[in-house]
Amino acid sequence: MAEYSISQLSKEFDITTRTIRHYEDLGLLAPARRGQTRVYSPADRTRLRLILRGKRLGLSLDDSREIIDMYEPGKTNVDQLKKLIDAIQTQRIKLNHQLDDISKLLKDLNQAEADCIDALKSNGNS
Amino acid sequence: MAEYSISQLSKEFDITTRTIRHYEDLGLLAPARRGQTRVYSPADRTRLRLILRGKRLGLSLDDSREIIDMYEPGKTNVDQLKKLIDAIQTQRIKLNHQLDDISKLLKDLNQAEADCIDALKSNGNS
DNA sequence: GAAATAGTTTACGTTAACGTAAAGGTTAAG
DNA sequence: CTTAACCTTTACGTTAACGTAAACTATTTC
Repeated sequence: MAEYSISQLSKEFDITTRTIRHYEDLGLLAPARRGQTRVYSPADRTRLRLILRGKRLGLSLDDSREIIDMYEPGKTNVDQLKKLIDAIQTQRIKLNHQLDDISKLLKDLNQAEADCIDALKSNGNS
Repeated sequence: MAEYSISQLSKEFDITTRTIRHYEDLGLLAPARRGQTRVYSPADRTRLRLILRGKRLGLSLDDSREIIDMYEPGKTNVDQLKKLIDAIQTQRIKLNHQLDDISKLLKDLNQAEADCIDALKSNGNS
């Protein structure tokens, strides 16, 4: 099975078909057509997965498109390649920043939880 | 110096004063007032930093407010504390998921970069 | 062959997170 | 005393990311 319908994908990823079409409107997807009907390849499905991953990380759809396009360097131009490497570096820095943010947030949550548990114990002993 | 003006904070965090007031409108900040003028304490400043961290992680302002409120459990109620611990657990799961997403994205970026460099070398030898 | 199911396009509506402008109050310098 | 640099509130505007509805087509099922 190397094909997916729009509703199959919408169910698999728990999004609406409208959302998938919206991504196409913005140029993030370009499925084949059988007549009028959209036909998604495994590659299309992968792109969709990447888009949703970007979303979870707080990227805009435009950001995601840029990043995803990095994976397919049909760019023969040397300047473009250098620009791409730059962009990759920028993203890497941002992601590392995010890693830092997350670890701090996790620490905070641990502390908050500990405080809660303490409060519960005191309450239990009152 | 245990006090900040709105413009000081806006410069420090590179956001507009409108943004800071907006956060107050949504109930994420509640600075003191000297007359009409807002006066921010170090605690207010910390809250602001947390809000911005949440933003970088893709949280909505509502989400951030919930999380930040977790840090100040003036909640004496046992049920509330249990709900809080639950909420903390939920956030932790989400964050771990994000960690996973990020590490995957970083891998992808590394691969993309390697491909770029390869392409550059081939180009150089052509 | 009527109804249900899945697909399509077009287009206006909605929410979040501010931007931007208007109209005004208050201290500090020249 | 007025110009500049702050601050304030009120309120309409904007962008992203879809939601929602209308109107239509094609296919399968009873």
